[in-house]
Amino acid sequence: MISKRLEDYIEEIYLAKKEKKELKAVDIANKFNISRPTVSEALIKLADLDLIVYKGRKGIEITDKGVVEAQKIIKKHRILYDFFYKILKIDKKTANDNACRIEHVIDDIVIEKIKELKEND
Amino acid sequence: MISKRLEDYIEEIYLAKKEKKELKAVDIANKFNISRPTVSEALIKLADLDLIVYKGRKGIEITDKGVVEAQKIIKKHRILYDFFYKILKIDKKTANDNACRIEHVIDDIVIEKIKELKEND
DNA sequence: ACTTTTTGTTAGGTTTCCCTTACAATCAAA
DNA sequence: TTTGATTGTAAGGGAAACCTAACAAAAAGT
Repeated sequence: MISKRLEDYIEEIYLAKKEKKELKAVDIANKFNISRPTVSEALIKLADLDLIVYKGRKGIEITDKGVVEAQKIIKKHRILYDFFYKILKIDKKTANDNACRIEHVIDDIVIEKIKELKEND
Repeated sequence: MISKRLEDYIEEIYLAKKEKKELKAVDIANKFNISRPTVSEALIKLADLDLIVYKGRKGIEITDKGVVEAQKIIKKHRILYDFFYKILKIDKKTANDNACRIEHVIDDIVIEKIKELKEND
C-alpha cells in the first residue's frame, strides 16, 4: 500500500499527463504547498515503486503501474465528489476537499455502494 | 487541531468512562495494537492538552475539555456508521472501520448533510 | 555572450507516531 | 511473604513527511 501523500502525487501526475500538460517537480511543490526538496524526495520514492520514470529536468513519465494506481484513486475521488456535490448539495470546493481526504481512507466496497446510491436516484 | 491518533485515544477514553469501565494504559495499547510506551507518551500528550488528567497507575480521568472533544468525534462516527450500515447496507465491521477512518478527515458540514439524508428517508 | 532566474539536489533538521529493550513498581497468587 | 506476572516509564531508535540554506546546472532575458 502506497501512502496518502504519494497517492496525491501520482494522482496529480496522472491528471497532468491526461491533459498533456508538461508537469515539473516545482509544479507539484506549488500545487501542494510543499518545498522542492520534498517533491524531489517523493518523486524518487515513486520511481522506486515503479509508478513513474523520473528524469529530473527531462520530465516525469507515469508507468502503466502508475496509471492503474492513479485511476483507482481518481475513481474514488470522482464518486465521492459527485455524491457530495450532486446529492448532498455541498459547495464545489468543500466537496472536492473532502473527496481529496476521504479517497485515501475509504474501502472499495463503500465506494461501490455510494456509486449505486447515485444510480438509483 | 488534535491529531488523528489522539482523537482515537480520547474517543476510547470517553467511551470507557461512559460505560464506567476502569481503563488502563495497557488496555489502550491492546485496543489499538500499539506498545505500552507509545500509549504512555500519548497520554502525557493528552494531559498536556488538558484533555485528560493522567495519574499513571492511579487512573485516567477525562476533563470537560476532553469530553467536548470526544463527543465531537463520536457524533461523526455515529452518523457515518449509521449511513454505512443502515442506508448503504455495509456489514457492521466494515461500516465501523470506515467510520473510524473518515471521522478524522470529514468536515462538519458534510456530516450534517449526511445526517439530513438519513432523516428524510 | 552574459547575467539573472528557475529548477532540482544535497545536507542537515524537525515532528509525529511508532518500535524494542530494560527496569522498577505494583499486584496477585502460592 | 516471597515469587511471579502485570503495568508503566526511561532510553534509544526508526520511518515518513515535512522544512531551510546552499549550490550547481539549465533556461530565459537582455
